Amino acid sequence: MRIATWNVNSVNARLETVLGWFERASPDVAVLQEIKCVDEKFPTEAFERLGYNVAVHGQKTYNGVAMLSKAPLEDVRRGLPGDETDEQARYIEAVVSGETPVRVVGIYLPNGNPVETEKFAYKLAWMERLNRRARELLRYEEPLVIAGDYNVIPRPEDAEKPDAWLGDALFRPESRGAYRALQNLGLTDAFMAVDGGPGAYTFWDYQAGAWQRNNGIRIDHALLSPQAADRLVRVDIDREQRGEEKPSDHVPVVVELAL
DNA sequence: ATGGTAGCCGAGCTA
Repeated sequence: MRIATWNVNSVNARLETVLGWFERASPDVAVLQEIKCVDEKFPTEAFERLGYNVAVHGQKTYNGVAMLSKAPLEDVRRGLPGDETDEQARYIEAVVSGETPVRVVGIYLPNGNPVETEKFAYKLAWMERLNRRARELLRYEEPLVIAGDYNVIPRPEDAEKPDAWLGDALFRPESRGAYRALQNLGLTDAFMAVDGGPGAYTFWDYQAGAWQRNNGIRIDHALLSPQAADRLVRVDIDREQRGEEKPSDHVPVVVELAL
């Protein structure tokens, strides 16, 4: 089973590009971030034509996440528990049915900049809520994949110019510590388990020729429960996608599990 | 240090 995560930066502005990738890569499951539309504007039929079941947690203009799966989705949950006042659409969870069911969570973790504002506090609070939810889900002792745009650069090796990110919410010790705390629960960073080398970037800014200079960062991750990590086969970062016409600033990351 | 780009939506925010 191949599970993809991709921050598409508006699913409708990039629909042909996104559909083209799905036709070629044909992941069994995918989580999308920054769809930037409400549920009614999500191109559900286009994905259904490719054989996917669709679950959306949309929002006008900003954020928005979705899950696509060839197998039926059960127990779909929208929104990260722990704060009823939080109206940002950044979390979707479902069980992918099959011989071995897999619980998949798609997240769009808050960026958190500028750090001197309430945005950074929101990011850290969100990560604490995610930690709490992960603890609950790990109790099932089943295959679990939490994939998405984490907006965290885990190590200096995950940035072409780490010095440029000092002080940034994506690289602050608090953010990296919270990401490490998730791993300390028993979750495995899929990329670190199969590769872990430097320079495996998933995001290049649109500005200042970041792609041309390979000024990238690794911020799109998949964390696996022990039952999923035991079945991990490979991780593919589809770097070529960044060089396509009208690309997202993120590229797809695909995790393959022997299931 | 600044400005550089993209999307949404039609000015300014978010990233």
